[in-house]
Amino acid sequence: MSDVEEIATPGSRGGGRRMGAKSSETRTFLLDIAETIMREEGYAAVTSRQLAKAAQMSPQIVYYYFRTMDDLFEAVFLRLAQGIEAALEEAALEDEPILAMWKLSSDPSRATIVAEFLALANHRKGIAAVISQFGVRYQARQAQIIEATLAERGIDLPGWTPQHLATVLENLARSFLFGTNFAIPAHLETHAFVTDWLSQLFARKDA
Amino acid sequence: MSDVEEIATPGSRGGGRRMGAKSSETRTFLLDIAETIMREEGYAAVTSRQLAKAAQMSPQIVYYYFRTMDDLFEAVFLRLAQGIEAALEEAALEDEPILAMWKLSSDPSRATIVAEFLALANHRKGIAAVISQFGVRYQARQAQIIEATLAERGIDLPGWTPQHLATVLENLARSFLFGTNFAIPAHLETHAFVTDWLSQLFARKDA
DNA sequence: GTCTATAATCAGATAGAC
DNA sequence: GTCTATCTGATTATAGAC
Repeated sequence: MSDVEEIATPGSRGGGRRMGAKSSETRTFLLDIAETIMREEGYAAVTSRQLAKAAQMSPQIVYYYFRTMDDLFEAVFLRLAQGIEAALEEAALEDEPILAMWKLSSDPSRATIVAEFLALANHRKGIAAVISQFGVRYQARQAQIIEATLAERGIDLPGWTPQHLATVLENLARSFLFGTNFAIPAHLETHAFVTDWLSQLFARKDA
Repeated sequence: MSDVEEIATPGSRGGGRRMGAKSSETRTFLLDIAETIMREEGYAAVTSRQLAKAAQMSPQIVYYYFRTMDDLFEAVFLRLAQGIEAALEEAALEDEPILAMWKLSSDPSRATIVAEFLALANHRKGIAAVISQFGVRYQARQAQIIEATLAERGIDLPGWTPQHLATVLENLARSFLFGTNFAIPAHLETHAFVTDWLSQLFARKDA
Protein backbone atom coordinates (compact mmCIF):
# COMPACT_ATOMS: atom_id res chain seq x y z
CA MET A 1 0.00 0.00 0.00
CA SER A 2 1.18 3.49 -0.78
CA ASP A 3 1.44 5.67 2.31
CA VAL A 4 2.96 8.41 0.24
CA GLU A 5 1.02 11.68 0.14
CA GLU A 6 1.35 14.83 -1.89
CA ILE A 7 1.93 17.83 0.32
CA ALA A 8 -1.10 19.87 1.28
CA THR A 9 -0.09 23.42 0.44
CA PRO A 10 1.65 23.71 -2.89
CA GLY A 11 3.48 26.92 -3.56
CA SER A 12 6.84 28.20 -4.69
CA ARG A 13 8.30 25.86 -2.12
CA GLY A 14 7.48 22.21 -2.35
CA GLY A 15 5.12 22.31 -5.31
CA GLY A 16 4.36 18.66 -5.87
CA ARG A 17 6.99 17.01 -3.73
CA ARG A 18 6.19 13.56 -2.47
CA MET A 19 5.88 13.17 1.31
CA GLY A 20 6.50 10.12 3.48
CA ALA A 21 3.72 8.78 5.70
CA LYS A 22 3.49 9.61 9.41
CA SER A 23 3.54 5.93 10.24
CA SER A 24 7.04 5.51 8.82
CA GLU A 25 9.73 4.16 11.13
CA THR A 26 12.31 6.38 9.48
CA ARG A 27 10.17 9.41 10.28
CA THR A 28 10.01 8.40 13.94
CA PHE A 29 13.75 7.82 13.92
CA LEU A 30 14.36 11.30 12.54
CA LEU A 31 12.15 12.79 15.26
CA ASP A 32 14.13 10.90 17.91
CA ILE A 33 17.38 12.28 16.57
CA ALA A 34 16.03 15.81 16.24
CA GLU A 35 14.92 15.75 19.87
CA THR A 36 18.33 14.52 21.00
CA ILE A 37 20.17 17.22 19.06
CA MET A 38 17.85 19.89 20.47
CA ARG A 39 18.65 18.75 23.99
CA GLU A 40 22.37 18.46 23.48
CA GLU A 41 23.21 21.30 21.13
CA GLY A 42 20.14 23.49 20.84
CA TYR A 43 17.58 24.03 18.13
CA ALA A 44 19.99 25.87 15.89
CA ALA A 45 22.03 22.68 15.56
CA VAL A 46 19.05 20.76 14.20
CA THR A 47 19.78 20.92 10.47
CA SER A 48 18.93 18.50 7.73
CA ARG A 49 22.61 17.59 7.45
CA GLN A 50 23.20 17.00 11.15
CA LEU A 51 20.03 14.98 11.30
CA ALA A 52 20.97 12.87 8.32
CA LYS A 53 24.51 12.41 9.56
CA ALA A 54 23.27 11.02 12.87
CA ALA A 55 20.78 8.84 11.03
CA GLN A 56 23.48 7.72 8.61
CA MET A 57 21.32 8.67 5.67
CA SER A 58 21.41 11.42 3.10
CA PRO A 59 20.19 14.91 4.05
CA GLN A 60 17.42 14.82 1.47
CA ILE A 61 15.50 12.20 3.39
CA VAL A 62 14.48 14.91 5.85
CA TYR A 63 12.61 16.72 3.10
CA TYR A 64 10.81 13.58 2.14
CA TYR A 65 9.25 13.32 5.61
CA PHE A 66 8.92 17.00 6.51
CA ARG A 67 7.93 19.82 4.24
CA THR A 68 10.23 22.29 5.99
CA MET A 69 12.47 22.30 9.04
CA ASP A 70 9.72 24.18 10.90
CA ASP A 71 7.34 21.33 10.23
CA LEU A 72 9.90 19.03 11.78
CA PHE A 73 10.09 21.16 14.94
CA GLU A 74 6.32 21.16 15.22
CA ALA A 75 6.26 17.39 14.92
CA VAL A 76 8.88 17.08 17.67
CA PHE A 77 6.82 19.31 19.95
CA LEU A 78 3.56 17.53 19.25
CA ARG A 79 5.05 14.19 20.13
CA LEU A 80 6.56 15.63 23.31
CA ALA A 81 3.23 17.18 24.25
CA GLN A 82 1.48 13.86 23.90
CA GLY A 83 3.95 12.29 26.30
CA ILE A 84 3.42 15.05 28.85
CA GLU A 85 -0.35 14.79 28.61
CA ALA A 86 -0.15 11.05 29.16
CA ALA A 87 2.06 11.64 32.21
CA LEU A 88 -0.52 14.11 33.54
CA GLU A 89 -3.24 11.46 33.39
CA GLU A 90 -0.99 9.12 35.33
CA ALA A 91 -0.36 11.82 37.91
CA ALA A 92 -4.11 12.29 38.28
CA LEU A 93 -4.44 8.69 39.43
CA GLU A 94 -1.80 8.86 42.15
CA ASP A 95 -2.42 9.23 45.89
CA GLU A 96 -1.33 12.84 45.84
CA PRO A 97 -2.39 14.15 42.42
CA ILE A 98 -1.39 17.76 43.03
CA LEU A 99 2.05 16.81 44.30
CA ALA A 100 2.46 14.39 41.42
CA MET A 101 1.58 17.20 38.97
CA TRP A 102 4.08 19.47 40.69
CA LYS A 103 6.81 16.89 40.36
CA LEU A 104 5.93 16.26 36.74
CA SER A 105 6.09 19.96 35.90
CA SER A 106 9.42 20.47 37.65
CA ASP A 107 11.07 17.35 36.24
CA PRO A 108 14.58 18.55 35.32
CA SER A 109 14.92 16.05 32.50
CA ARG A 110 12.68 18.26 30.41
CA ALA A 111 14.34 21.56 31.32
CA THR A 112 16.53 21.95 28.29
CA ILE A 113 14.09 21.00 25.59
CA VAL A 114 11.30 23.14 27.00
CA ALA A 115 13.64 26.13 27.06
CA GLU A 116 14.55 25.45 23.45
CA PHE A 117 10.93 25.46 22.34
CA LEU A 118 10.26 28.60 24.32
CA ALA A 119 12.99 30.40 22.38
CA LEU A 120 11.97 28.80 19.12
CA ALA A 121 8.44 30.08 19.63
CA ASN A 122 9.77 33.61 19.93
CA HIS A 123 10.28 33.92 16.22
CA ARG A 124 8.37 31.07 14.61
CA LYS A 125 4.67 31.76 14.70
CA GLY A 126 3.62 28.26 13.76
CA ILE A 127 5.46 26.80 16.74
CA ALA A 128 4.07 29.46 19.08
CA ALA A 129 0.52 28.63 18.00
CA VAL A 130 1.00 24.92 18.59
CA ILE A 131 2.51 25.53 22.04
CA SER A 132 -0.26 27.95 22.92
CA GLN A 133 -2.98 25.45 22.03
CA PHE A 134 -1.29 22.81 24.11
CA GLY A 135 -0.93 25.22 27.04
CA VAL A 136 -4.62 26.05 27.11
CA ARG A 137 -5.66 22.40 27.00
CA TYR A 138 -3.09 21.30 29.55
CA GLN A 139 -3.88 23.95 32.13
CA ALA A 140 -7.61 23.29 31.82
CA ARG A 141 -7.00 19.64 32.58
CA GLN A 142 -4.73 20.53 35.51
CA ALA A 143 -7.46 22.76 36.92
CA GLN A 144 -9.95 19.86 36.71
CA ILE A 145 -7.61 17.60 38.63
CA ILE A 146 -6.97 20.23 41.28
CA GLU A 147 -10.68 20.94 41.65
CA ALA A 148 -11.52 17.27 42.12
CA THR A 149 -8.73 16.79 44.65
CA LEU A 150 -9.67 19.81 46.73
CA ALA A 151 -13.36 18.83 46.68
CA GLU A 152 -12.59 15.30 47.74
CA ARG A 153 -10.50 16.53 50.66
CA GLY A 154 -12.69 19.44 51.65
CA ILE A 155 -9.83 21.91 51.24
CA ASP A 156 -10.72 25.52 50.59
CA LEU A 157 -8.23 28.27 49.80
CA PRO A 158 -10.21 31.53 49.96
CA GLY A 159 -10.08 33.49 46.73
CA TRP A 160 -8.04 30.89 44.85
CA THR A 161 -9.86 29.13 42.03
CA PRO A 162 -8.60 25.81 40.68
CA GLN A 163 -7.50 27.68 37.55
CA HIS A 164 -5.43 30.12 39.63
CA LEU A 165 -3.79 27.27 41.47
CA ALA A 166 -3.12 25.34 38.29
CA THR A 167 -1.53 28.31 36.57
CA VAL A 168 0.59 29.33 39.56
CA LEU A 169 1.81 25.81 40.27
CA GLU A 170 2.57 25.05 36.65
CA ASN A 171 4.46 28.26 36.11
CA LEU A 172 6.40 28.10 39.33
CA ALA A 173 7.37 24.51 38.67
CA ARG A 174 8.50 25.25 35.13
CA SER A 175 10.64 28.10 36.34
CA PHE A 176 12.33 25.86 38.91
CA LEU A 177 12.90 23.44 36.11
CA PHE A 178 14.78 26.03 34.06
CA GLY A 179 16.82 26.95 37.10
CA THR A 180 18.29 23.48 37.40
CA ASN A 181 20.52 24.29 34.44
CA PHE A 182 22.27 27.02 36.41
CA ALA A 183 23.02 25.22 39.67
CA ILE A 184 22.12 28.06 42.01
CA PRO A 185 22.16 26.61 45.55
CA ALA A 186 19.27 28.73 46.86
CA HIS A 187 17.24 27.50 43.95
CA LEU A 188 17.51 23.84 44.87
CA GLU A 189 16.92 24.52 48.53
CA THR A 190 13.82 26.58 47.81
CA HIS A 191 12.41 23.97 45.47
CA ALA A 192 12.67 21.38 48.25
CA PHE A 193 11.06 23.77 50.69
CA VAL A 194 8.12 24.52 48.39
CA THR A 195 7.61 20.83 47.65
CA ASP A 196 7.35 20.24 51.38
CA TRP A 197 5.09 23.18 51.91
CA LEU A 198 2.74 22.07 49.14
CA SER A 199 2.57 18.53 50.45
CA GLN A 200 1.32 19.89 53.76
CA LEU A 201 -1.04 22.40 52.20
CA PHE A 202 -2.79 19.79 50.07
CA ALA A 203 -2.56 16.87 52.49
CA ARG A 204 -5.66 14.91 53.46
CA LYS A 205 -7.10 16.34 56.65
CA ASP A 206 -8.23 12.98 58.01
CA ALA A 207 -5.94 9.99 58.67
CA MET B 1 45.45 57.66 22.64
CA SER B 2 45.37 54.03 21.59
CA ASP B 3 42.49 52.12 23.14
CA VAL B 4 43.37 49.12 21.03
CA GLU B 5 44.29 45.97 22.96
CA GLU B 6 45.73 42.65 21.94
CA ILE B 7 43.38 39.83 22.77
CA ALA B 8 43.90 38.01 26.06
CA THR B 9 44.01 34.38 25.10
CA PRO B 10 46.00 33.72 21.98
CA GLY B 11 45.55 30.35 20.36
CA SER B 12 44.79 28.81 17.04
CA ARG B 13 41.96 31.27 16.78
CA GLY B 14 42.70 34.94 17.04
CA GLY B 15 46.44 34.71 17.64
CA GLY B 16 47.46 38.33 17.66
CA ARG B 17 44.35 40.01 16.35
CA ARG B 18 43.85 43.60 17.37
CA MET B 19 40.77 44.35 19.50
CA GLY B 20 38.74 47.53 19.77
CA ALA B 21 38.28 49.20 23.15
CA LYS B 22 35.16 48.73 25.27
CA SER B 23 34.61 52.46 25.31
CA SER B 24 34.08 52.56 21.56
CA GLU B 25 30.82 53.95 20.26
CA THR B 26 30.82 51.46 17.42
CA ARG B 27 31.06 48.63 19.93
CA THR B 28 28.05 49.97 21.81
CA PHE B 29 26.21 50.34 18.53
CA LEU B 30 26.91 46.72 17.62
CA LEU B 31 25.60 45.60 21.02
CA ASP B 32 22.41 47.60 20.45
CA ILE B 33 21.86 45.94 17.13
CA ALA B 34 22.66 42.46 18.43
CA GLU B 35 20.09 42.90 21.20
CA THR B 36 17.47 44.04 18.72
CA ILE B 37 18.07 41.09 16.40
CA MET B 38 17.89 38.68 19.33
CA ARG B 39 14.51 40.09 20.30
CA GLU B 40 13.09 40.14 16.81
CA GLU B 41 14.57 37.07 15.17
CA GLY B 42 16.23 35.02 17.89
CA TYR B 43 19.84 34.40 18.82
CA ALA B 44 20.46 32.22 15.77
CA ALA B 45 19.90 35.25 13.56
CA VAL B 46 22.67 37.20 15.26
CA THR B 47 25.52 36.66 12.80
CA SER B 48 28.44 38.85 11.95
CA ARG B 49 26.92 39.51 8.55
CA GLN B 50 23.43 40.40 9.81
CA LEU B 51 24.96 42.62 12.45
CA ALA B 52 27.17 44.42 9.96
CA LYS B 53 24.35 44.81 7.48
CA ALA B 54 22.17 46.53 10.08
CA ALA B 55 25.11 48.70 11.11
CA GLN B 56 25.90 49.43 7.47
CA MET B 57 29.46 48.33 7.97
CA SER B 58 31.51 45.39 6.84
CA PRO B 59 31.14 42.06 8.69
CA GLN B 60 34.76 42.06 9.79
CA ILE B 61 34.19 44.97 12.15
CA VAL B 62 32.45 42.53 14.51
CA TYR B 63 35.68 40.57 14.93
CA TYR B 64 37.56 43.73 15.69
CA TYR B 65 35.38 44.37 18.74
CA PHE B 66 34.57 40.82 19.82
CA ARG B 67 36.91 37.86 19.76
CA THR B 68 34.12 35.44 18.90
CA MET B 69 30.35 35.58 18.49
CA ASP B 70 30.03 34.02 21.97
CA ASP B 71 31.96 36.92 23.44
CA LEU B 72 29.44 39.21 21.79
CA PHE B 73 26.52 37.35 23.39
CA GLU B 74 28.17 37.58 26.79
CA ALA B 75 28.63 41.30 26.35
CA VAL B 76 24.96 41.71 25.44
CA PHE B 77 23.93 39.80 28.54
CA LEU B 78 26.25 41.69 30.86
CA ARG B 79 24.90 45.01 29.69
CA LEU B 80 21.33 43.77 30.12
CA ALA B 81 22.11 42.47 33.61
CA GLN B 82 23.47 45.84 34.64
CA GLY B 83 20.23 47.47 33.58
CA ILE B 84 18.15 44.99 35.54
CA GLU B 85 20.27 45.42 38.67
CA ALA B 86 19.89 49.16 38.42
CA ALA B 87 16.12 48.73 38.12
CA LEU B 88 16.14 46.53 41.21
CA GLU B 89 17.76 49.29 43.24
CA GLU B 90 15.08 51.67 42.08
CA ALA B 91 12.40 49.17 43.06
CA ALA B 92 13.94 48.91 46.53
CA LEU B 93 13.29 52.62 47.05
CA GLU B 94 9.62 52.56 46.17
CA ASP B 95 6.68 52.55 48.59
CA GLU B 96 5.99 48.88 47.95
CA PRO B 97 9.40 47.35 47.27
CA ILE B 98 8.20 43.75 47.03
CA LEU B 99 5.43 44.63 44.60
CA ALA B 100 7.82 46.76 42.61
CA MET B 101 10.22 43.81 42.39
CA TRP B 102 7.38 41.57 41.30
CA LYS B 103 6.41 43.97 38.55
CA LEU B 104 10.01 44.33 37.44
CA SER B 105 10.47 40.56 37.20
CA SER B 106 7.27 40.06 35.26
CA ASP B 107 7.81 42.95 32.86
CA PRO B 108 6.77 41.52 29.47
CA SER B 109 9.16 43.75 27.56
CA ARG B 110 11.99 41.48 28.63
CA ALA B 111 10.21 38.18 27.96
CA THR B 112 11.70 37.42 24.59
CA ILE B 113 15.30 38.26 25.26
CA VAL B 114 15.38 36.40 28.56
CA ALA B 115 14.01 33.29 26.85
CA GLU B 116 16.69 33.60 24.19
CA PHE B 117 19.48 33.70 26.75
CA LEU B 118 17.95 30.77 28.60
CA ALA B 119 18.15 28.67 25.44
CA LEU B 120 21.56 30.04 24.54
CA ALA B 121 22.85 28.99 27.95
CA ASN B 122 21.72 25.42 27.28
CA HIS B 123 24.65 24.78 24.99
CA ARG B 124 27.16 27.56 25.60
CA LYS B 125 28.90 27.07 28.89
CA GLY B 126 30.43 30.52 29.01
CA ILE B 127 27.00 32.14 28.79
CA ALA B 128 25.56 29.77 31.39
CA ALA B 129 28.32 30.68 33.84
CA VAL B 130 27.75 34.40 33.39
CA ILE B 131 23.98 34.02 33.87
CA SER B 132 24.48 31.82 36.91
CA GLN B 133 26.75 34.37 38.59
CA PHE B 134 24.23 37.10 37.93
CA GLY B 135 21.41 34.92 39.30
CA VAL B 136 23.16 34.29 42.60
CA ARG B 137 23.96 37.97 43.11
CA TYR B 138 20.52 39.15 42.07
CA GLN B 139 18.56 36.79 44.27
CA ALA B 140 20.74 37.59 47.27
CA ARG B 141 19.96 41.27 46.80
CA GLN B 142 16.25 40.51 46.39
CA ALA B 143 16.29 38.56 49.65
CA GLN B 144 17.87 41.54 51.43
CA ILE B 145 15.15 43.84 50.17
CA ILE B 146 12.41 41.43 51.19
CA GLU B 147 13.92 40.93 54.63
CA ALA B 148 14.13 44.67 55.24
CA THR B 149 10.56 45.23 54.07
CA LEU B 150 9.08 42.45 56.19
CA ALA B 151 11.03 43.61 59.26
CA GLU B 152 9.92 47.19 58.82
CA ARG B 153 6.27 46.10 58.58
CA GLY B 154 6.38 43.40 61.20
CA ILE B 155 5.17 40.76 58.77
CA ASP B 156 6.00 37.15 59.51
CA LEU B 157 5.28 34.23 57.22
CA PRO B 158 5.98 31.11 59.29
CA GLY B 159 8.61 28.87 57.73
CA TRP B 160 9.33 31.19 54.82
CA THR B 161 12.77 32.78 54.83
CA PRO B 162 13.45 35.91 52.77
CA GLN B 163 15.51 33.71 50.43
CA HIS B 164 12.56 31.36 49.89
CA LEU B 165 10.28 34.28 49.15
CA ALA B 166 12.79 35.90 46.81
CA THR B 167 13.31 32.71 44.85
CA VAL B 168 9.61 31.85 44.59
CA LEU B 169 8.56 35.34 43.59
CA GLU B 170 11.35 35.77 41.06
CA ASN B 171 10.70 32.41 39.44
CA LEU B 172 6.95 32.75 39.36
CA ALA B 173 7.21 36.22 37.89
CA ARG B 174 9.66 35.11 35.22
CA SER B 175 7.40 32.29 34.23
CA PHE B 176 4.45 34.64 33.86
CA LEU B 177 6.70 36.80 31.77
CA PHE B 178 7.38 33.95 29.34
CA GLY B 179 3.69 33.20 29.18
CA THR B 180 2.87 36.60 27.78
CA ASN B 181 4.25 35.43 24.43
CA PHE B 182 1.52 32.80 24.16
CA ALA B 183 -1.55 34.85 24.98
CA ILE B 184 -3.28 32.25 27.16
CA PRO B 185 -6.29 34.00 28.76
CA ALA B 186 -6.07 32.13 32.09
CA HIS B 187 -2.47 33.21 32.27
CA LEU B 188 -3.21 36.91 32.19
CA GLU B 189 -6.11 36.59 34.58
CA THR B 190 -4.04 34.63 37.08
CA HIS B 191 -1.18 37.09 36.89
CA ALA B 192 -3.56 39.89 37.80
CA PHE B 193 -4.99 37.81 40.63
CA VAL B 194 -1.55 37.01 42.08
CA THR B 195 -0.48 40.64 41.84
CA ASP B 196 -3.54 41.57 43.87
CA TRP B 197 -2.99 38.79 46.35
CA LEU B 198 0.64 39.79 46.88
CA SER B 199 -0.23 43.43 47.39
CA GLN B 200 -2.52 42.43 50.24
CA LEU B 201 -0.10 39.91 51.71
CA PHE B 202 2.73 42.41 51.92
CA ALA B 203 0.68 45.52 52.68
CA ARG B 204 1.51 47.70 55.67
CA LYS B 205 -0.58 46.65 58.64
CA ASP B 206 -1.00 50.21 59.99
CA ALA B 207 -2.46 53.15 58.05
C1' DG C 1 12.07 4.89 0.08
C1' DT C 2 16.33 6.67 -0.60
C1' DC C 3 19.67 8.51 -3.38
C1' DT C 4 22.86 11.98 -6.47
C1' DA C 5 23.24 16.36 -8.30
C1' DT C 6 22.57 20.96 -7.99
C1' DA C 7 21.08 25.86 -7.03
C1' DA C 8 21.56 29.62 -4.33
C1' DT C 9 22.94 31.44 0.19
C1' DC C 10 25.08 32.14 4.33
C1' DA C 11 28.29 31.19 8.22
C1' DG C 12 32.77 32.09 11.36
C1' DA C 13 37.15 33.57 11.17
C1' DT C 14 41.80 35.37 9.50
C1' DA C 15 45.45 38.31 6.96
C1' DG C 16 46.68 42.29 5.65
C1' DA C 17 45.75 46.86 3.05
C1' DC C 18 44.52 51.68 3.74
C1' DG D 1 39.10 52.15 12.88
C1' DT D 2 37.38 50.09 8.97
C1' DC D 3 37.97 47.90 4.84
C1' DT D 4 38.78 44.08 0.76
C1' DA D 5 39.91 39.62 -0.13
C1' DT D 6 39.83 35.08 1.07
C1' DC D 7 39.45 30.33 3.10
C1' DT D 8 36.54 26.76 4.42
C1' DG D 9 32.55 24.93 5.35
C1' DA D 10 27.54 24.94 6.37
C1' DT D 11 22.55 25.74 5.13
C1' DT D 12 17.51 25.05 2.99
C1' DA D 13 15.35 23.23 -0.63
C1' DT D 14 14.32 21.24 -5.34
C1' DA D 15 14.47 17.92 -9.45
C1' DG D 16 14.82 13.79 -10.85
C1' DA D 17 17.29 9.07 -11.05
C1' DC D 18 17.15 4.39 -9.20
